[in-house]
Amino acid sequence: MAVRSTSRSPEVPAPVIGGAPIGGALPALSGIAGDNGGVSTTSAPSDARNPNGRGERLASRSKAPRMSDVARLAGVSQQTVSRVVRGATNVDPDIRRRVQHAIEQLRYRRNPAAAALASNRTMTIGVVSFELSVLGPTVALYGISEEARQHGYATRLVTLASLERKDIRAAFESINSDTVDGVIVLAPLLDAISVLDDLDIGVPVVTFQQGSQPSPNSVSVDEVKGARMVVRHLLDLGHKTVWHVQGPPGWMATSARVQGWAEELGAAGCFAPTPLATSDWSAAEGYRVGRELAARQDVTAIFAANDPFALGVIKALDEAGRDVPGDVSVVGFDDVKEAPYFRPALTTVRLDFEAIGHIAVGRVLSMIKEEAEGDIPLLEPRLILRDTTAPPRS
Amino acid sequence: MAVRSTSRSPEVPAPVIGGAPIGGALPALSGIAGDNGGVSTTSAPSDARNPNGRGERLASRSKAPRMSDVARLAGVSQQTVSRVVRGATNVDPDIRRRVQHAIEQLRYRRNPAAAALASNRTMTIGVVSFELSVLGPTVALYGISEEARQHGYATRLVTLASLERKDIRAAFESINSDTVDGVIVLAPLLDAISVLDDLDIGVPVVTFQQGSQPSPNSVSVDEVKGARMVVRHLLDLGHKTVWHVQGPPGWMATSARVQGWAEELGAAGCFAPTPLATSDWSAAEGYRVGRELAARQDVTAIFAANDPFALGVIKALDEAGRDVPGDVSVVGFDDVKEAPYFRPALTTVRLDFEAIGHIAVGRVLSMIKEEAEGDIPLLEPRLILRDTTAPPRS
DNA sequence: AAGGTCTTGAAAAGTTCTACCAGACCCGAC
DNA sequence: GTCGGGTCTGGTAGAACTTTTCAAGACCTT
Repeated sequence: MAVRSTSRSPEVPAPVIGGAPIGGALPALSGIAGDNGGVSTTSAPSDARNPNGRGERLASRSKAPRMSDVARLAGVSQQTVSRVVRGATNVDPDIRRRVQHAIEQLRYRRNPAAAALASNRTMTIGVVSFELSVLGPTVALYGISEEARQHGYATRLVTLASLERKDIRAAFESINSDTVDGVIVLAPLLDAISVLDDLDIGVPVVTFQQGSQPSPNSVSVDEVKGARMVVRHLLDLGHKTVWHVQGPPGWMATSARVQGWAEELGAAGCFAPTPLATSDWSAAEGYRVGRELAARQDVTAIFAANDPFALGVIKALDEAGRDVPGDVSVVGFDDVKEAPYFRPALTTVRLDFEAIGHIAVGRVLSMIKEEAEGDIPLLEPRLILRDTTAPPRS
Repeated sequence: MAVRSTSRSPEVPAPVIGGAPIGGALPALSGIAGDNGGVSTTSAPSDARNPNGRGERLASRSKAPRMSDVARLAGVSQQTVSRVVRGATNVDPDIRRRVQHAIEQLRYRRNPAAAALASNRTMTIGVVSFELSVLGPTVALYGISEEARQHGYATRLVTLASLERKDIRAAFESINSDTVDGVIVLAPLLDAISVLDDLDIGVPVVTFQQGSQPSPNSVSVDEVKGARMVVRHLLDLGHKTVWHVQGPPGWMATSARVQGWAEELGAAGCFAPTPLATSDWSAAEGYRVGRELAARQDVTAIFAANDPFALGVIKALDEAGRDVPGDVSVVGFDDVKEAPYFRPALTTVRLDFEAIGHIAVGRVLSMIKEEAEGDIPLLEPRLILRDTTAPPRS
């Protein structure tokens, strides 16, 4: 929280409590009030406020005070109120205070639709996310929301119902128009990213990608490296090779992790067994392929493409009577919060998804301001050593 | 900001690719076009369209066509275009088609800010959520987003940074204004709900609550019942009593689950040991208190207030050499997706959070339409029996 | 022919921001 | 001491784009 330009909107610090309504202190007030046909800004709102519980809602909406009401009460022009509200600097401190007081009295709040219309800025950032059941995007979403709010931006969420091209397109369409000032895409899927290419979104777009090269408008994690670290670790322990449970097709994370795994294995001159395919990121899939792996006695090290996989794999191994890490070492990816409490505690790779959200927002904002910048550096994954890995039984 | 003034009239985007401008098919067109000073909708713009990749973005924003452009091209009034766009029924099919054609040609899209200003409706639903690390709210959020979109509504997300009253208030403030047509509060916390009471949000509000009574504007799960089911199950197995690892203070889920646990224990005339307190919903906390429980030989059945707790508890038990479910039975709550793959597979209570999202949206929408309705029925939890419970060793 | 219904259009309303202008004030210079 | 120029503050006018309201015209039915 902390920062925030103090200048921003209504919630400016504490304004002068107590004291007579500023009216008396304002020589100009009466004159100006007349100018607008005495629509009585003073009492009307406060009286009509509580007719009954029901009507309340409607009432408060239709008769909301507007800038000119505030201006009249404060004895200034509507334009000056606008300046105060927007946090412009060139307003006399005294006048500013007077206006703020009036704003409070009237319980005035800016009408964002009108502001957006006039300024052509919506002060909101759109987020397109695929599902929310996967750890990464969810945490990143939280990071985005918080960061955006700190900069005075709202967050507009669109979830992708499916991976069919037309649905993806529809999702983007729904955010396309003038509803947002910038977009962050939390859908690290090949299809989603490619749809993006032939779509003309009229505002800055930042994507979240996994395993891609650094670029000015995508924040990505060096997952290839993460995967290599996993394999390296396992090889260092003495395993002859590492089996891989790969993620479902279409996800960038899947290919990045496969790539890193294959690269490191190749660099070490090891045989690379065919990765086991899955259809989603669930523990159920991990369990399914885990049973196949458990049946093979030559499997001593497994790199699961995410933590739930690892959980399922370990369960399958356990049921087959194979000890982890005694007989087989297992490593996950993501470092879910529960990983330390798996039995054994899971060795895995940590990615800072919340940071991804922060960074993405930062970049979108600077793109909006048209500040020049370079590539966003890749985020470094960290290998977290816990108890699911050990040297192979010799 | 760059362009603007130039954006005035002549700027209708690229229409008509190949084929004659539909002018020929429109008897009225020429007359009307003249009426506007022959601003030539046809060619001029297409030239100015692709100056270079950079300008594109800005250009597309400032020179967006508006309804009157469409109207002119289609040879109808702007008002008629509005009707077509809004899907009003009373438009001649022929005219509607003509307008739609024009819309496509110009790539027209409605300006939501202007629409919101004029109609006083924003077509968006606000969601106030506390964190996103807890399973329930996250899944519910997804349900909300999908359901809302299906009804043509967007979702605006505000996350609660902390539980301090002022932060909670700030979050609501930020959504208060005229930015949304309705609000769903996914913060099943005593404080959040109470702040709500003395806040005047000008639109319908639906809350997600746990363990509360049915009401017209809150969708809640009968967690008291869920907790009772857990205890009943454990008692039926022959346990003398059930220990409870309760959630962190302030959460409705915490009190509801405690209440159900105490009620059922009381009804059965059992001694109710003091629940073990926690400070958050993490597995780490479950592990911490789990160690205390593991040290007591008289503990044979544990009801953990959520699944991560259960995971931590089981780990602590395991480390203490106590078998689950042989020595101690453990039941969780929530049924996270991974629960079946815990070892042993976790017996727990399932809540349908996604449904909660759907229901909440449905209710908000009907409140917006001011349709009368009764209480939202409580959602029923389901006890999912798996492998962490067994009769006590006798 | 009168009365209705349906379709279409013209004008006003909704609230804020931007651009531009005018006056006040301050400074040094004449 | 007063004048010119620059700076700062506040004001006026108009633009941003759609929806709503009301009225008029077309066409059909009784």
